[in-house]
Amino acid sequence: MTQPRRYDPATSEPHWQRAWQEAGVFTARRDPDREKYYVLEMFPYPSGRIHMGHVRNYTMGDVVARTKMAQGYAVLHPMGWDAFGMPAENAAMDEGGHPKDWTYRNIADMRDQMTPLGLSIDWSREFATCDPEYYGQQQAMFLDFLEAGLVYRRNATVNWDPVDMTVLANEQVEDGKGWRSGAPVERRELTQWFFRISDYSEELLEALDGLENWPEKVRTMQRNWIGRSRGLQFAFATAGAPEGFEALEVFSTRPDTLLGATFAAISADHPLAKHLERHDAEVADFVAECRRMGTSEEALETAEKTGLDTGIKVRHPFDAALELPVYIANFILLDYGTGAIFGVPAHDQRDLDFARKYELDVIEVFEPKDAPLGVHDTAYVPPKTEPVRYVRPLAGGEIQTGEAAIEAAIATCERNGVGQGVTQYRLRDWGISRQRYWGCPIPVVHCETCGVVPERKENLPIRLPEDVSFDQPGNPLDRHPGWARCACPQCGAEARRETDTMDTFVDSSWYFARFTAPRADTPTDPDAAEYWMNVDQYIGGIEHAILHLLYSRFFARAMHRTGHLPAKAIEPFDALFTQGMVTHEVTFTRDERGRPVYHLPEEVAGGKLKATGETVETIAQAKMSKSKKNVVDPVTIIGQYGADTARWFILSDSPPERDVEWTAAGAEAAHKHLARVWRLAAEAADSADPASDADTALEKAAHRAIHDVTRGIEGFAFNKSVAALYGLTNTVAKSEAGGDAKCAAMRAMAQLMAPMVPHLAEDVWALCGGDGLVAEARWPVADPALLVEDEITLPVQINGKRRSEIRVARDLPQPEIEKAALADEAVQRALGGAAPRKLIVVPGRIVNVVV
RNA sequence: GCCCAGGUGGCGGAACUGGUAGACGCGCUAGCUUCAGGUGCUAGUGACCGCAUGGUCGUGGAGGUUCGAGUCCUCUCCUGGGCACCA
Repeated sequence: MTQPRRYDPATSEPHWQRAWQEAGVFTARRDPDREKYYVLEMFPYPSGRIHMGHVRNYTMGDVVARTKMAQGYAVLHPMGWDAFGMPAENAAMDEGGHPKDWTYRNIADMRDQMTPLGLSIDWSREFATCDPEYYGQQQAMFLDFLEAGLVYRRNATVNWDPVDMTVLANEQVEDGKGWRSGAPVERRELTQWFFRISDYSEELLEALDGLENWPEKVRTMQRNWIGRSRGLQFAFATAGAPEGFEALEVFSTRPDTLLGATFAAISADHPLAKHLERHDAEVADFVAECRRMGTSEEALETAEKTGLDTGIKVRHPFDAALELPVYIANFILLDYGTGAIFGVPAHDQRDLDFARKYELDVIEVFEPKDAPLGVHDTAYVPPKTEPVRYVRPLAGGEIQTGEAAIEAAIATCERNGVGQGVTQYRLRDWGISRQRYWGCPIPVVHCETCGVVPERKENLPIRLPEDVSFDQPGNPLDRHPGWARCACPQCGAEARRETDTMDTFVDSSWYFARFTAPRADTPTDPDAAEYWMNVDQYIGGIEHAILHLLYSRFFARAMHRTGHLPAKAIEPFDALFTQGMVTHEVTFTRDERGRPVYHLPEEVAGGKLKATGETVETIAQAKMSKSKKNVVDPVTIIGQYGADTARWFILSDSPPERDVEWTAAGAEAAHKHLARVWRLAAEAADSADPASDADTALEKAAHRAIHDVTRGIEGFAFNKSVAALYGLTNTVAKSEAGGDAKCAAMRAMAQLMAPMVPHLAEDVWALCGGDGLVAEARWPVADPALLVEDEITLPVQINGKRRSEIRVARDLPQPEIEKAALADEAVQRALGGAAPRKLIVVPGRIVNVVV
C-alpha cells in the first residue's frame, strides 16, 4: 500500500477491515491444541440505532477479545440480537407495518452501523432470537423443562387496562394509569405459566460464593434478591372469622417480638380477604382500592399504608386473653411468607406508621442496653447483631442480640407447639406468560378431553402467524381466526393452542449457549458446548445485575438437568464485568410555566441559545435519551473522526465500571492524540538517526508500558492502559534515541494500542516495519530486567507531613536509610539537635520522623 | 419505601495491601513556530499567604482510630442503578 502522508482514518479503517476479513482472523475455530477464551457482550435489542453505550460495551469486549487472541487463545467473540419484545409491537401500533419487518430492518441497520467500528466479531455465528430456528429450539427446551417438572401453571396478578382491554407492563403504568388509555389500571388474575426457579433458591444463593470473578455488588444484590430468611411460622386461632378460617397462618422473621404484637394484617389477595369481599361491601370496596395499585413492589411500598379492620380477632398464642384485630392492609404481599403478618409497631417502621394511623397500641419488646426507650414516631430497629435489653422477652436472656433472641424464640415456640422455624425465600417463581404477539409461542395445546397437552417436538417450531393486525386492542394471537386451532397431539380431536408467548428474558437466558453451535438442530451441540463453555468474560450493564443474570443461572441449571449443557456450565459466566453508562450534557431553557425545553448541542454556543441569545441551563451528566436531546450518535462521530477516535475516547477517561461523560472536547482531544501517534510513527520510520545512549532509556520506557498496559487490560482498567500509552507517546516524542530504537518503540506502541484502536495500530505497525498484521502478532511480554529502577525517591515526613525527599539506592539497608533521612536538611531543622521520638521506615515507600 | 453503588482541582479522572493526594487527559495562561482549513511545539497550572526559601488549608459534611487516612470505623447529606410484564 502506498503510504498516505497523514493520519487518514476514512481511508485506512475500511482498508484494514478488509484485510482482517480476507485473513479470516476473527473466525472462531475449535483447536484442541489451544486454550479457548469466550468473550461475550450482552447482546443488543435491535432498536434501529446503535448508541454510545453499545460502542462502550463492544469496545471493551473487543479489547479483551483482541488481547486474548494476541496471547494465543482460540477466541469466540459472537454477536446476535435480543429481538423479541414490546417496542416492535408498539411500532406496529403507532406506525403500522409488521413487528417482524420492523425488527429485521432494524437489525440490518444496526449491523451496518456496527461494521465501521472494526470489532473482532465472528459474524458467521449471528442469530436473532426471533428467528424460528432459535425460538423453535427454545420451545423444544420448554417441553423438556415441562417433562422435568420445572414448569407449571397457576393464577397470578397482572396489570389490566380496562379501556385497551390489555395487559400492561409495569413500565406502561404511569401513576397507576395506562400509558395509552390513561385509564386507572386494575389488578387482574390470569392463569399463567411459571418456571420453578424457587426450587433452586438455596442453590442459586450458595453458588454465589463461588463466583469470585463477579463484582461483589452484583453478588450482594442477588443475595438480597433471593432473600433467605429464617423465621417462625405459626397459626393464630381466630375469633369471629367465617367458617373454614379458624386459623390464620402467619410468618415472621422477628418472632422475638411476638409479645409486642398489637395487630394482625393480611394481603388484599389473601383467601380470607377474598372470602370477606364476597359478603361485605366495605371490604369489597377496600380490596378493589388495593387492586388499583399496580403490581410492582415499588408501587406497593411507596403508597400510603392503609388498612381496613375486618372485625375479626386473633388470640395471642402466649396470652389467650389478648385479642388482636385483623386488618386487610395494602402493603402485605401475598407471595411472600403466608400473606399474613402480625404487626409490632415498636420495632417496625411500617407497622408503627400503620398503628399511629389506626390508633393501635405500641408495646416495646426491647430497648437499648443502657437507656430506656419510648417509641414515638420512629420505630426502634437496631441491627440484629447488637445486644439489647429485652423488657418483654419471649425466650433467652434479658440482654441478648436480636439474632440470639430469634433463635431462642423459635426454639421456645416449637417446644410449646406454637408453630415451627422455617426458612423462607423472597425469590418467587418466574412467571413467563405474556399476552403478546411478538414473543416465542408457548408450545402447548389445550384439549377439552386431555387438558393441557405438550406439543410434539416434530411439530416445532410453532411459528408465529404472519397475518396479524395491531389496529385493535388485545393479543393478536388470541384474535387470529385460525392460528390457535389445531389437533390435540394426544387424541387428535380439535384443540386450541396456547396463545401466551414467553417473557423475553427466556430468550436471553440461553443465547450464550446457542452461540457455541448456532446452527445445530438441537438447542446445543454437546461437543461445541463442552469446548466453548463457559463464557470466560461477560460484559454488560449493571441494570442486568439481578434478573437477566439470575434467570440465566437458573436456566443453565435447568438445561443441564435436561441434558442440554454439561455440568461445568451450570454457572455459565466465569467472570462478569458491569460497565457504567455513557452520559452527556443536557442543555435547556424554560417555558413560561417553568418547564424545561431541551436543546440539541448544536443549537447552543457559549452557554447561550444561538437563535435567541437566551441563557441555557445545563445538567452535567445525564443518561443519553432522545427526549432530552442529548444523544450523541456514534455514526456521526465515526464519520467525523473515524471509529478509532470514538473507541479511544470511550476507553480513555473513566474507569470502565463508572459512568463516562461524552464531551465534544474530549473527542477532539482523542483524535489529536491519535494523529500525533501517527506522526511519531512516520517520523520514526523516516529517521536516519544512528543508535545512541538514549536507546536504552526508550527501550525501558517501552517495557514499562508493556507491563502497565497489560496490567490495565487484565484488570479491566482500560483508562490506566490509555494513560500508560499517553506516557509512552510523550517519552517517544522527547527521546533522542536512534531511528531503529524509535521504530522498535513504536512497534510496541502499535501492539499495545491494537486492542483499543486496531486500525491506527495497523497503520503504525506497517509504517514502522512490523511483519504482517498487528492483529495476528503475538502479544509482547515485558522483560523484568528492564523494569527495575536502580535509584528510588523516598518521601520524608515529619510528624506525618511530607517535608522532604531523599534519593537512595533501591536496595539500601534500613539503617542506611535512617541515617540518610536524619541527615536531611529539613529533618535537621525540625529536630533542632534533639533525637527523634520515633522513626518509621517503610521500605521502598516512606520515612516518617516523629519529633 | 427496600436493596446496591458513587461523591477527589475549572472538568474527566489517578493514588497497589493505611504510606509523596491530584498520574494521564481536557481546559486555561504565557512563549515559540506554521504546507493556521480538526495546527504543532515548549513551559506553567488545587486554594490561600509570601519577593522568596517556605508556610497554612485541602478528597460531600461531622466525629473517631493511627506515627501517618481519599483509603479503616460511626453518624449524616447528595447523586445514580435495580425492585420481578422495559430490554
